[in-house]
Amino acid sequence: MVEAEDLQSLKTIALLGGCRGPIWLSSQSLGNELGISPQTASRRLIALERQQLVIRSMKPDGQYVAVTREGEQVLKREYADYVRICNPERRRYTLAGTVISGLGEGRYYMSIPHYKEQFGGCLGFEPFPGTLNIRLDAASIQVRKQLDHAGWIDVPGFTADERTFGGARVLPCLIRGQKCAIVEPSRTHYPEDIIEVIAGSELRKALNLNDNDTIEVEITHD
Amino acid sequence: MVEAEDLQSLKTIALLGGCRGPIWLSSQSLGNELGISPQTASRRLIALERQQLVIRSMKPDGQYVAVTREGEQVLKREYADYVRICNPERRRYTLAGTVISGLGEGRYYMSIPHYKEQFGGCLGFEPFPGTLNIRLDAASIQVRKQLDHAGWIDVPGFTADERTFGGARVLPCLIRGQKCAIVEPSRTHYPEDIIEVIAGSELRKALNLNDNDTIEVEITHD
DNA sequence: ATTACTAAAAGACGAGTAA
DNA sequence: TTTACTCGTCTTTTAGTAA
Repeated sequence: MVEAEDLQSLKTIALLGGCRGPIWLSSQSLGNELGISPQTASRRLIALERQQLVIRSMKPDGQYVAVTREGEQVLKREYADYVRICNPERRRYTLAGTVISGLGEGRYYMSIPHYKEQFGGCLGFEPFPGTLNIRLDAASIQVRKQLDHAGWIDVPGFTADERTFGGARVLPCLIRGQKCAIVEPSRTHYPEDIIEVIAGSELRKALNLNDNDTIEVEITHD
Repeated sequence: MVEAEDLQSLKTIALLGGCRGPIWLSSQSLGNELGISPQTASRRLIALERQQLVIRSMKPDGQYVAVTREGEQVLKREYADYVRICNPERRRYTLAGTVISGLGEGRYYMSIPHYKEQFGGCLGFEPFPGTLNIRLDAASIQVRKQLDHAGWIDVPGFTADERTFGGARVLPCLIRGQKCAIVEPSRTHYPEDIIEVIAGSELRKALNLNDNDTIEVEITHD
């Protein structure tokens, strides 16, 4: 757990742009931002570095400070808390887009027994070996970003046959009343305008979907 | 400025539901949440009450604590900071909806010289005396919520002829290339699915718009 | 100008206690 | 059980100093 004061300092550094790259920062300037003495600011920076929440490179006229990956995660967690506090009335979200052809990766992964089991266990249906790929419209891309801190279920990765299989996360949803779930690999960065959906049956056939058909995905949570 | 530790306590109370109504909370339970002694937790609660960030009502078996309006504002400000940190790549937002008839209030307000002047000054065009009302679709309502912490310009209220005119805020945007702005009264609560847009000319005529026409509003900022 | 140390002052912490 | 006080201890802060 990060202390309240360290969090305050980290947030200030992030607001100054410390997440995007190293920023010039003296103990004095940080002290002014926080209303504390430069000595204390200096100690705060040392403490943040010890916890590996920032990295520093010293220069004669100050230091350059950047927020680390871990520091960003701390901030993201904090952000998620405030989202919960400030947006409690999030009921129904709707993502709209068009059906597109995937690359067949989804089918490959969903054919691996371990994944199938894991997904089945937390979703309540045995996933059909294949995914429905949807290209989101502009507005839905924004909605999807909001959903980043929603009720995703984590599915850990595993190792088998000397290969490592990455983790993923799933978000239960509905398409035309059909129970399904959005799947997203944990590690790799996915294009923000595309989602992959799994279900208990082949959605394309069950709902008579073809490429370029428009479609709505409903997410309810909290 | 609220101290880091007080903010931490306030946030914890809010996460426990303190924004929605009074919650039962003992010094012990708050202490457990925060990893501090009940004595310190008690002192924190007293401090929060002194700053009027929470109100307490004592009971023999504990106390009921609720976050005040001021406390909520502190949390909202914090939330806005984290939005700035975590969503820096907000480029283009699109709100989609249908044109509807307003109640003519917009026309009334935009006919008041003081407002006309104020809006004109910060927007770069002299507003046509009338507003275009748009009913947003479901996805756009969510996008609009994200825009809550975007580049709004505040227009203060004023008093004239023994009447008080409330403040408003405007957000510059584009409709089919036309420079315009979303207007929102500061005080009153506006329905979340409707926006009012002002422009330098009468948008209905300039863009040949009729009721129920679908329309997109683009917002670019940061 | 910086950073970061030391040492004195200030303040916070938690055990004990009373109500 | 509570809250909230006092008080001894310990931590944090800041002034002063050196590099």
